[in-house]
Amino acid sequence: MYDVADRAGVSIATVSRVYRSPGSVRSETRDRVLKAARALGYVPSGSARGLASRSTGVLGLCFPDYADPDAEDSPANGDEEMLYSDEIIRGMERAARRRGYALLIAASLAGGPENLVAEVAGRVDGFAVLARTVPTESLEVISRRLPVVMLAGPREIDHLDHIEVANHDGQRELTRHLIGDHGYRRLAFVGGEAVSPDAEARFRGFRQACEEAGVEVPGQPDVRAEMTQAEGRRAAHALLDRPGEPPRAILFANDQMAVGALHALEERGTRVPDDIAVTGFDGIPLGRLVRPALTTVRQPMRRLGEEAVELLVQRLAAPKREPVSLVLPVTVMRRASCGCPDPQL
Amino acid sequence: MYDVADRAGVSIATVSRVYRSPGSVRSETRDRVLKAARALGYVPSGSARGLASRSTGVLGLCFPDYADPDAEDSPANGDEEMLYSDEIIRGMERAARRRGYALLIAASLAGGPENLVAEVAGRVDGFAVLARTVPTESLEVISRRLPVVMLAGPREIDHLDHIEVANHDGQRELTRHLIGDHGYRRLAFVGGEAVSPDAEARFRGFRQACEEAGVEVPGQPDVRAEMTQAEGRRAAHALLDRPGEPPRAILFANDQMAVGALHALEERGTRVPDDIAVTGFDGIPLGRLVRPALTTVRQPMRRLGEEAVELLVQRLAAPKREPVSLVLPVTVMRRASCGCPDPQL
DNA sequence: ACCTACCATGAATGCGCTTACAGCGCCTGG
DNA sequence: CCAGGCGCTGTAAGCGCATTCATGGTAGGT
Repeated sequence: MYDVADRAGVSIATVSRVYRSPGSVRSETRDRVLKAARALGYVPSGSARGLASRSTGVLGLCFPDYADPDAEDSPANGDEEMLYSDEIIRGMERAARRRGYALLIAASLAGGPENLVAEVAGRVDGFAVLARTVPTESLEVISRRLPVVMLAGPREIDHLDHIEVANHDGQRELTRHLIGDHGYRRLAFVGGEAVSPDAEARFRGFRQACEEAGVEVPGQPDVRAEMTQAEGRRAAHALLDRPGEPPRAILFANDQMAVGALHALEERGTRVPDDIAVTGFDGIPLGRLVRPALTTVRQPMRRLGEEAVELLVQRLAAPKREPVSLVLPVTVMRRASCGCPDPQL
Repeated sequence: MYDVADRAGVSIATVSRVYRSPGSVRSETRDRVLKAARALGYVPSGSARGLASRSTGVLGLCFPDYADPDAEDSPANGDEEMLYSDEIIRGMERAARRRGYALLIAASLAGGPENLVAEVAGRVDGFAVLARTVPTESLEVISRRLPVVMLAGPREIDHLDHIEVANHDGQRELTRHLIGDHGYRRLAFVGGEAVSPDAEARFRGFRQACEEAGVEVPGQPDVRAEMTQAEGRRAAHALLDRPGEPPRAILFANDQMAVGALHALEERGTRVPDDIAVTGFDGIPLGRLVRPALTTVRQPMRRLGEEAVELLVQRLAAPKREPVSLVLPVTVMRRASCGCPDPQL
């Protein structure tokens, strides 16, 4: 900057103004500065600017690592892994750009999440955290210095902004569809581990729909599992091995389990949806690939990212506004696995 | 930091050392500092650190915007848009984290790409650029101050590190498969616009395979099109409306066109692969969703991102090493559209 | 012709940190 | 017993920029 100022015959203050508030510099002077900058290959230092202006122009996103960082880049595991983070990243990037911010992303490494978040926090004006990525205490401390918004999952710290999706309502609507439109009444629900607030909310939605329809309501999920494909498969077998009449439909707390169950049912020669209907929750791309295509509840992850940016921007503008908690609507995707006609591609 | 130093009864230099080189501080002192930091909710400033240390610990990625930022978040257009950028981002993030860097991403806005790259450049230690995202002249200037690696596409500036995929070899191998394994000899190639170096390289690979097999070699692609679905569909119709015997197989320079062609052929009642085989290039997820599933050449986009980070890290370590140009291997994905048995999910 | 208001610019300060460099106390070998 | 070395810490000088305040010049008002 000093060199540019020299070459243009102005002071560094003027060079700064050319970039910060072009309008306040005479156009002739401005052109001279710009020309000098180009000639010298001047690239303004973000660090210096950040230090002097006390703001970085960057928003951040911390998310759990979606996969083993040392995993092979095998052709096979391409889309399956396209999990939420990618969509959230996309949504945030887009919204951030619209707002004039860049986006800094960092997955939490198994090694030291504490460091991770400190690294990010020091470089951004505010950031979003996917649930359970960062220890609550770290967040507690950091959120005293800059805006943080929690994404999905429970609102661990109540003075933070928070966005979640309509787990309860989505599962209720899906259940209503199974009962009301398909006439299924022997329903089984496969939940997640009891500590997962999302899975619990979904179960409550399921219960409510059952109650409303006068269908027998279980106090607990029929099975609890770890929300992976393998566990879903196991859960399906367990459910069908139980004595008595098998369920007419199995609702899984997420898509991964439902896909596993599809495999299990195929192994047993049980037809889906003719013998048993299967549904999931999330709307992962894999759900469209499997046959029958998986009926599920789609979470608007991209929008989640966009709303996160909006919340951050708003809080930056009004730091002591009341904390906000948004609930984003979800969409029931009726596909073949519940008995609906498969919409051909 | 001053407050932390005060509270711990040390100088700010010692506080700094606690974070930069913990080993050089007596452990008792270190604990005192850490305790004070925690009590005060100290979050080190990335800007200040960056300014003082002349390095940011951040790598960047500039890519073209994959979609209209104002597009609806409709459930339908979910996976189709899962383009390269997401996979590259994923690869870079993972590799960067392994190397101790964070990742800053920014899509080029139609508005001002020039600004964009300057914004990014000032905040990072080095960055990767997807081909044709940034005007060459801007890159020229910026690459004088910090490492830049060009991703995919031609090597526009020859003193930059550069990574591309094996367009030529991949298309050659795919063509050999069609000729050698399936016995097709009437082949048509639908290329991109002449300015696309990727598409041209693919065409050359096609030609070479034809020559080697003694199959008639066209000097130019049978059709040139814009590499979109709509154009692919148009191209397929055009090809089949030509007088004379229709081709036994059509090779498209990318998946998008091939998918469009699949629709066109369905419209005409032409069976794929029985009447005509179809192939693409890229390995987009949509290619697995369509029926018949699209035989194609898969680009290792995630690895592209990882290699980009490695190159940046290496150049940071050895700024005046010779520029490197990597060619990543691709994988032929044999699916149903060429006549191979469809691997069931 | 003089004062005020305003515009364009320069001088100077400090943002929060890293990093020589220097200093202090202590230990070692000669 | 002293020179030299080592381990730990403090001092101080910036890093490259934004920004406040002061300054000179110019136009408008009276």
